[in-house]
Amino acid sequence: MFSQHGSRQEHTLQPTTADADLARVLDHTTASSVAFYPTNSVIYAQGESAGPLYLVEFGTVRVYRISTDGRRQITSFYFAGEVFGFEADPEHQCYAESVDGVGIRTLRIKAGEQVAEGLLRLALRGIARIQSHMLMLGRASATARLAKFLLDLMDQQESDDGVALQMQRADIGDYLGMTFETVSRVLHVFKERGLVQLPTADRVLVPSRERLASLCA
Amino acid sequence: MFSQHGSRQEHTLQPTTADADLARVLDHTTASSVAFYPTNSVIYAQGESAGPLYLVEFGTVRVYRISTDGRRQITSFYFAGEVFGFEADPEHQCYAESVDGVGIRTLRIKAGEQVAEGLLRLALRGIARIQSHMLMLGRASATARLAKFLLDLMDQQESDDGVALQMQRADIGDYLGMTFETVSRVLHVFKERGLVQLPTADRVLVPSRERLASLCA
DNA sequence: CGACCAATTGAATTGATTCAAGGTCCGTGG
DNA sequence: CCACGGACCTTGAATCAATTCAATTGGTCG
Repeated sequence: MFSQHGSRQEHTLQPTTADADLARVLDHTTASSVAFYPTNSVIYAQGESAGPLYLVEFGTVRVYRISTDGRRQITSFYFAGEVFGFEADPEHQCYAESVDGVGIRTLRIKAGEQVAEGLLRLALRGIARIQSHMLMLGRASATARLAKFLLDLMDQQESDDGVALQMQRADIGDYLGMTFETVSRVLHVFKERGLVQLPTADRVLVPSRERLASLCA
Repeated sequence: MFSQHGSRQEHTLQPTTADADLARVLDHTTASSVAFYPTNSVIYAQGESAGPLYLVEFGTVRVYRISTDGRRQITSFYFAGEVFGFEADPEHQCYAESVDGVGIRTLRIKAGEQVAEGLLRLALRGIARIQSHMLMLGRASATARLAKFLLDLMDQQESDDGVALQMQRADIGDYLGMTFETVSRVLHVFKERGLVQLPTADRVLVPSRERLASLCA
């Protein structure tokens, strides 16, 4: 259906899901035209001055930080219809890059204060998501993390039989706090147990959502 | 200076640090009088309806989630002058409890929209903090995590020679994503290496901030 | 075909956990 | 005043999950 690293130039103007908060924010911001970022290009870097927000039109974005010892922690992936780029400081604390071909609109705030409540709600959603992720990073086993990741992707892609992995193993590892070898091994175990099929490296078929979900404990 | 689990009834009306965003929020909210929560009491529970924000007047608060398998992840500690209780959903997703004796004001939003921008900024600060924490949970060793934790506490307490650990080992462990035994062991290693002294279990003296900081890599 | 990058698989190692046993501190009651 | 109990902390030994390092396979593209 989708080429693995293909650049999908087409896009829709409206986000994938109806969203009151997003709509409100769009009403009070000036949206740029869609800029295209090829695979692995930088959207913004740590230290750059922050300002506009970013709306994903299509594709996948990874936002990450680098620790002092050079390790990368991906804090979140963003997909079509999602907004990222919230910053507490005048400078970006994170890097944002395209995972595959990505289309982005920048949103610049026009009016006064009426946007803030919408923005606040969008930001709060981000917090909730990050907190869930933190819960996993702190405690869950590699098995549980990967199972949860696949289930989240199924929700995001609104699929009940499998997911497309736009990102490579190293990205998944850096998101879940494990090495890419471990990602590979755990996927292998899932396959052996009949929990998933891997027709290609970037496609995961999930015969039973429930059985996979039972590993998240 | 402070009794370990003592209940400090006195409080100041102004937060510990001058803070424009907080001041702005206070201007547009109705603050309750200070409620006192003894050690280990519940401030709010997961599933309760969210609404007001909470301003810590004195003491230490832990906010945590419980994973499906019963493990606890403390997402953040909050100290005097800090605001917590931001929620994306109408229901609390987290538990909030007092670590020691805590004084709390609830803040209810009065006016229309002008608060939102201040709230937004406070919330964004929360995001930044949580993201840093996530960076640690994903990758850092137990040694690095604990060193960072102690340094953060030194900043928070504005001390350059040590910290008071209001929370017990299990709390620290659940915050840093390790067992309380590991917390204890790593502290022991720090002591052996002369990085810290432990006159009592709840007091850590740090002779050289720099040497401790060198472990955070 | 050959080069390159991603993914897989294997073997040894390590860091942290688990389970278990002591030790310390503190408040309570004899 | 001291003995007792309970909560918290420390320490030890065995285990285990995940990493590291290394080799191999698979896929893609010029």
